[in-house]
Amino acid sequence: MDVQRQDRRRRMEPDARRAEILGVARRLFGAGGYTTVSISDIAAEAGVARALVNHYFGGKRQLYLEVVRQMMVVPASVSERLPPTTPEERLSICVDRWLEVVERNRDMWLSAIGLESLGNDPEIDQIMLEADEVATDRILEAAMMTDVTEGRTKLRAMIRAHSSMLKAASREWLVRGTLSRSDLHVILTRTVLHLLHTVHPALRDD
Amino acid sequence: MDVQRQDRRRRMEPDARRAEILGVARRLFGAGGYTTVSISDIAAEAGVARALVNHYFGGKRQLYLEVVRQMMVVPASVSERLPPTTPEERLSICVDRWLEVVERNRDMWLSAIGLESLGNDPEIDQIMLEADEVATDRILEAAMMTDVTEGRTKLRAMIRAHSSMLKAASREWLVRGTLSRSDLHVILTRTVLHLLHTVHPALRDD
DNA sequence: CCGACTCTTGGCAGAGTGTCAACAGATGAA
DNA sequence: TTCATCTGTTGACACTCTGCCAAGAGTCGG
Repeated sequence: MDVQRQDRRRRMEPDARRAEILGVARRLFGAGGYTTVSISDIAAEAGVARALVNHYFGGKRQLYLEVVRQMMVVPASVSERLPPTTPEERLSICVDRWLEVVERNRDMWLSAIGLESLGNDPEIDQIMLEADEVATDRILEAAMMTDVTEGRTKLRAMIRAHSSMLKAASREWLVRGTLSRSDLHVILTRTVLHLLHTVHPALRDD
Repeated sequence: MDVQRQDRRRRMEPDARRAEILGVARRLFGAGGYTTVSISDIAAEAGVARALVNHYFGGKRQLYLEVVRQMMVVPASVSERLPPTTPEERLSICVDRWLEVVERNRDMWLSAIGLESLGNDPEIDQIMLEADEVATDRILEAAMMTDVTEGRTKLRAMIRAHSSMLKAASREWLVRGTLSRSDLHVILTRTVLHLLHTVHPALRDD
């Protein structure tokens, strides 16, 4: 049980140690909430003194931010090597790949989404904002609308809003089981196309 | 400055005292995060001993739950006295009223949205879930689809997902200013109609 | 005027967090 | 090999926050 610390003091490369602690933190924060999990828990699980966690990450909050940041990264593979056909088909493939990723890393992804926004936290908001920005780029790329300038700001805002629906719909699928994967595929693809091709042109540009 | 406690001990009706503390808690939790705000802060602001907060609400967590519950109430006025015309028009009015409410209580509403989900918290999830359920009923009522039985579960799931987009889009409007109120009206009305009339029939019922 | 009720308080114990000087493992020079 | 230096690592201290409880004090009925 406590064989985890046979040698009291094993010295490691800073990068390795940091990665090890971060891994434990990711797992524990994923399972429990922010207040539930203590630095002591993380340190114990990593077989390390509590102060070392502070040494590497500064504080609990910063460690948490680091975990969130790593979890919210949108895999680039989702929008890579798309066939140069229609936006419809490209978006369909994109959505499908994304659902594949989510299904594979189910627990981890749900944790990241569940983590989202602990109170009104400007730093967390910043992280989410950057993640959404990346996701928006992926969508626009898939829809072959990278060089649209007309109402670009509103376009991106709409896609960010849509990505919020995407998260909620994914929760419906994975947690509540009210929607199937194919349902999600239909819903997400159609709504994003509807937004891009029908709703967006209907907005008066000011 | 500290004239707030001229008489050291003023006795109040339990209901009044409880309401007073809850009001302060709502304000402080709205401004800062869950961990940032301490019971001491709330007690001090309310001009009361810290232990009294525990006496009335049991613990910090339960007080927080109470605040969230009270904030997420969807005003019933949004879907009241709608004209018996088309679903399009009824939903349009519904959305408009909703935007009116949000605009009027801007700060308060933003706080409520920012509050949601403190880590993976089943009780908070439960509260949000009930709130979403009520909101869904309002939408279905406005769309005159209260008695639809075909794929009812999926229909409700889609509307819940849509309400998530509604929140995100509202943030874009109020916080970032990337969308105008009329933009929101167009986006929300069209997408919800698209979901109900086009996407929903396209889902294979299993 | 006084006793009972209960609203209200100060203080205690336990837990979590941040910080720092000091210890110890690793590396290079003599 | 032996020693000095560097730095990863630790235990301990001080502080804050939370939950709890007995005791104090305001209010009402007899």
